[in-house]
Amino acid sequence: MPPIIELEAIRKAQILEAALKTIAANGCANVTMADICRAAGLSKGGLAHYYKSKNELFLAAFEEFFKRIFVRGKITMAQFTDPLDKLLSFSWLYNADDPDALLGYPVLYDFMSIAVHDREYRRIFHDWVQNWLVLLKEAIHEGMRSGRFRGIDAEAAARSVSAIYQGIATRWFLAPELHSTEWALDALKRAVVGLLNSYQDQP
Amino acid sequence: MPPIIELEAIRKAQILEAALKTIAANGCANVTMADICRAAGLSKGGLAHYYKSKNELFLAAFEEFFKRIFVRGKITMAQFTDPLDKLLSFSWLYNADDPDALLGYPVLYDFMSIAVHDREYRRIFHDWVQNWLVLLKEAIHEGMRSGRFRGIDAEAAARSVSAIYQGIATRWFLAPELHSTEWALDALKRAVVGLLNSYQDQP
DNA sequence: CTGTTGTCCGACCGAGCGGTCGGTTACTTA
DNA sequence: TAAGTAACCGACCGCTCGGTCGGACAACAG
Repeated sequence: MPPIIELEAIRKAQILEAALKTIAANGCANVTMADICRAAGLSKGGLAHYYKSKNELFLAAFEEFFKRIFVRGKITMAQFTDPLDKLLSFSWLYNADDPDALLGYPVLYDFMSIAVHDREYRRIFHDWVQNWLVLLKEAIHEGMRSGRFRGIDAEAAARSVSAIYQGIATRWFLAPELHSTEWALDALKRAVVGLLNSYQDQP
Repeated sequence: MPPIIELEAIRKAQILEAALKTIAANGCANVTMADICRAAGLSKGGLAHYYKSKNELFLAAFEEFFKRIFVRGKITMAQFTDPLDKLLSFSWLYNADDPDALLGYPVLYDFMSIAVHDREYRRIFHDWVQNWLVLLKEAIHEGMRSGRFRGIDAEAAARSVSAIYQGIATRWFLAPELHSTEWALDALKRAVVGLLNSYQDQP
């Protein structure tokens, strides 16, 4: 019997945290089980007690990661009342000091490159995107109910807004010499507002 | 002395082609030298004669890839005369039957995930993006000279257009069940036009 | 003909990694 | 106290893969 009843949950959280940190720092391809063991303060056998294989551990780590980022975005979004502000509330994505963003980018790109060739990873990505879309769609619908927006195809617009976020993020993160934070924030606003106007002008 | 004077160029092209195909099919992490040798029709030693290490080969392959895609985009863009059409001329990116696109996405995502942790890879990405920006900027300037556009910050707008392309592409490719080609093309047009209008309305 | 050089082969080596397994400790239960 | 079990350790095994190396072969030079 475990001395602490939630020991398993604690250990697993420890391990996942260590895995994400190590992946973010070195990239999936360069991460070994030994690295994660060291970061988690466990031995090989100790880790194997909780996760049978590297693949199982990585899947769990990525699931944890996506959950964490989504919760973060949801909470931040909820702090705004104006629907447009909600749609623009992800500016923390372009904040180089934000620990979630800092950890997030390396992990996300690693994940995507695996997802290209792995059906299960792609499913996770799909579900994640869908969650974002629901959130954004709600904000758009809210805006239409209140009269703030009109005539917008919420489904399509949500997809677009989400995609624009990711596009700007990619450039901002991978080519920072060419893409300042100021540009990212300004570009996002212009693109999103322009997109919404486009729907309102010609649905 | 070589029997054919350009043998080296021929072999290198053969090898790079094989490498890109193999990477696109399996992903960098799962590609072995033996795989590439097989695809290129060469032995291990034969390949080593032209590329000393895996890293050197991969770098050359990615450089070749970026050059190829850029040339493709440039040529396609040149087929249009209207500046807005030029900015929207990358619709082949969202064509599931286009061989360049089909090969390109897996390679690009693999590349980016490496670039996150590798300075030289990031430099290549940086240069590539910069090439696109020059192209897009030219089209915008052209539009302003001809009166088609007015008051646009060409530098910033080019960055944004390029980023929007990539964002939509990511979703279209990695979550196709949620993002149809029709959506991608429509979203692109709305976002780009909306963005340009934003600059013209409030520079 | 002989030596040289470019091209290519494939057997081999050594490092590194994921996963296993016998063993140990500490706690619980009977 | 004895037995059982969860938690954990780390040495070890087997395999894969990148890189090496001696050699084969052809074309040319002298």
